[in-house]
Amino acid sequence: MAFDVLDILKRNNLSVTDSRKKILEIFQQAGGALDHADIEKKTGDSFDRVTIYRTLQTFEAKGIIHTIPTIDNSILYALCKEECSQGNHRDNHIHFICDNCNTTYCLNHIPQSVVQLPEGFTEKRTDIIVSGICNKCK
Amino acid sequence: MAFDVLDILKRNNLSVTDSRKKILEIFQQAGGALDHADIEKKTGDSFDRVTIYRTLQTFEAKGIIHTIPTIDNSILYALCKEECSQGNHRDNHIHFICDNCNTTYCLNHIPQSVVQLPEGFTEKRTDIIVSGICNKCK
DNA sequence: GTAACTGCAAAATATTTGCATCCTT
DNA sequence: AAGGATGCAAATATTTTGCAGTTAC
Repeated sequence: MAFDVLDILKRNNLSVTDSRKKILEIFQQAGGALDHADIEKKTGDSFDRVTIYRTLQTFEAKGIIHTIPTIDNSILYALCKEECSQGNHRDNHIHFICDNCNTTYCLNHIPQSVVQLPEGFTEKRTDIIVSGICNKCK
Repeated sequence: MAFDVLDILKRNNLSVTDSRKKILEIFQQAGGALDHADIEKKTGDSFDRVTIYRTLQTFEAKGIIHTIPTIDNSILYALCKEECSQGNHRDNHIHFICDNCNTTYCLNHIPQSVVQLPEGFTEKRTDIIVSGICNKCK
């Protein structure tokens, strides 16, 4: 666990700091997606709010985490899988958000070219967000 | 045009006010999706910022417009098609956002159950957001 | 006339920026 | 030692709420 975290930071040429370690651990434990407020709660008040903003920005720029579109105002972040190496993102994940417990699941099931676009449109990225009830809440 | 707008308001038991008429017209002209800031720009400063917030909330509650999830922080709204009558929403639209001109298109092409969910997960709503280059910018 | 809508002011919340200090390498 | 990261303060942006005055029906 701890090893993984250090590994991620080193692989991305980021210096190893408490906040970065902690936030990565939180993502690993959560498994799913988190927003800024989730992370703030889980860190207690160990870190400044601003540090969390900046850490998330850094991670996203490095391709360590990615954003998930949501229907409400929040920005969700989730750890990228190994395949999405920096600059070569293929974020065509499917995300499932439970209407009851609000957990976000990353489903690894990636459909092949679901969408038939009209003439002249070029696809670069596709996000699929499914909401409903998850297997724990049913 | 003007008729349509009045019709929509009356059908939803909403009183006809300047701001509601204007905002509906803006959506009809735009064709695509708009966020709060877009609408504020297009209304000039005819209306208070708060009125726009409340009007959009009202329209969404009535099912006149719907929200579109976006990758960045913005909330996009778009006019619903006739099929989405109130309370009976089937918002499984596909939306295309052009990385260049930033226009959002509602594609009417609705795929049939694209997603194979794991056991125990129930789908209620599915949003598909495709980004890339639109036919005008290519 | 009454209920609903709007505008204004202000509160609450969210995000960004500048700068001095501290930590990682 | 040097560059980058953090914390604090403050600026900016976004959204919500309360209330008085106005408008639609």
